[in-house]
Amino acid sequence: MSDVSSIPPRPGLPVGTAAERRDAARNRERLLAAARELIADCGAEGLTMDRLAEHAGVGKGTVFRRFGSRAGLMLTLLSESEAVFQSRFMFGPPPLGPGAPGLERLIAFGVERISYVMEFGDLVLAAEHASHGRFEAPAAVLWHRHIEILLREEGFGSDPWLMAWSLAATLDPERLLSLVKVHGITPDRLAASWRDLVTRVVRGA
Amino acid sequence: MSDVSSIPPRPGLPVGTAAERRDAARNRERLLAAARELIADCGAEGLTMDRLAEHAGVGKGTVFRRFGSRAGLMLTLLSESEAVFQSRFMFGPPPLGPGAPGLERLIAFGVERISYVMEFGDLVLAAEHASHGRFEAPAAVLWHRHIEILLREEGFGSDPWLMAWSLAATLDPERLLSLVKVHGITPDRLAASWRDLVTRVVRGA
DNA sequence: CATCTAAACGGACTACGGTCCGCTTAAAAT
DNA sequence: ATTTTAAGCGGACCGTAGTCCGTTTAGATG
Repeated sequence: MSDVSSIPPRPGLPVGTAAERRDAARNRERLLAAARELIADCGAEGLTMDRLAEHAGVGKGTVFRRFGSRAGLMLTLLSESEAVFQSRFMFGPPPLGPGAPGLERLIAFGVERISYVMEFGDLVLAAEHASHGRFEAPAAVLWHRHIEILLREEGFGSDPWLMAWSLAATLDPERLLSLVKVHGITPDRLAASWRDLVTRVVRGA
Repeated sequence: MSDVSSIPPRPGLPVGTAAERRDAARNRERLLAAARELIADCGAEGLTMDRLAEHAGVGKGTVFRRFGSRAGLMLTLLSESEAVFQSRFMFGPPPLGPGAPGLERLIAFGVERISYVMEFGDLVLAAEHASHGRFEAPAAVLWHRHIEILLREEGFGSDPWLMAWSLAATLDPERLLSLVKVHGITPDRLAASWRDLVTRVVRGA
């Protein structure tokens, strides 16, 4: 009978899964290291699953066994910074975290999200691409819910759930990146427009 | 010396291009017919370029010579209904066309767009997918401009161009289809939320 | 230590979008 | 009618994501 409490924690993996074998853990580390290296060298678009497998010295099947898909790999690479972002708007200091009025939190949320996309843009894009249910990803669901709650807090009456979706659409990474990279819009201007949008939506009650 | 005026019109092709050879025209018709047939049978996702080539009895290279890419093919298939939609909101009767106040036209535009996506959803999706500059497609540019003009007409002062992008984001086909197909939202509810959104944005001056 | 088994592994294989290039042919010019 | 030439054509070929299945091995059991 094995002692469950002796199983070492494996950050990033769902709880309740059987313990990871040594070789599996080693290969996961190898793969993540190789992936970060390749992205640093060739950018996120330059990372192919074949190259990753070769670079990490494992078979291709192993890559897919670990991460399920390319999008899954990108998600894993992002998970740390995502977690930081999430904890900041859920538990951090105002105006992003609790303590400030809903409208200010909404504004801060959009501004932070824009910064986040500017920093990890291509990775986020790669994580969303090919993932058919991109709107059902746990992180996306969390944002929608967050926005919805803030809307309700501000007394938004009519269909706050759907309005949260509309507002989230404005923060879509692909759109933001297109605006910045193709049209040369500055992040500041994006932030100003977001502030304007949410203010009108909330005040227009 | 050839008489330019004797060249027969080729709907859907850019003007200023050299006349199409007979065999090319014949193959284009074959391909479009085969494409519509395949889509009717297997849905838009079931249409692959290889199958299309085989089904139409032409080589694969011919398919790509005609349409450039899968997205280009889908765009061609949509072009007729797109043109109808465009002419309706640009030249048609109010409230969609000119003659009604800007806000009413905005509301009508969103409602019509939602209907359009409900009707041609998967085709629109296939036309956007894999096309890297989906926001720079001629049709998309036209909508943005249309929304922007209506905003200005309503006296929207601060950055109407960017606000038009935000509003257009709400009407993104992928999002709309996900809401309807995954979350079971009715088109009516989408339309109501759109009305609410644009009203708040315009009135909130 | 020997045995056993389920997890992990690897790389050949498929499906797909897209490119390339040598051959064919419509149709213009003579 | 013959010649000429550029548009059109076909399908082999490439890179990529993702699957399959026979083989290997970590690590638990006795």
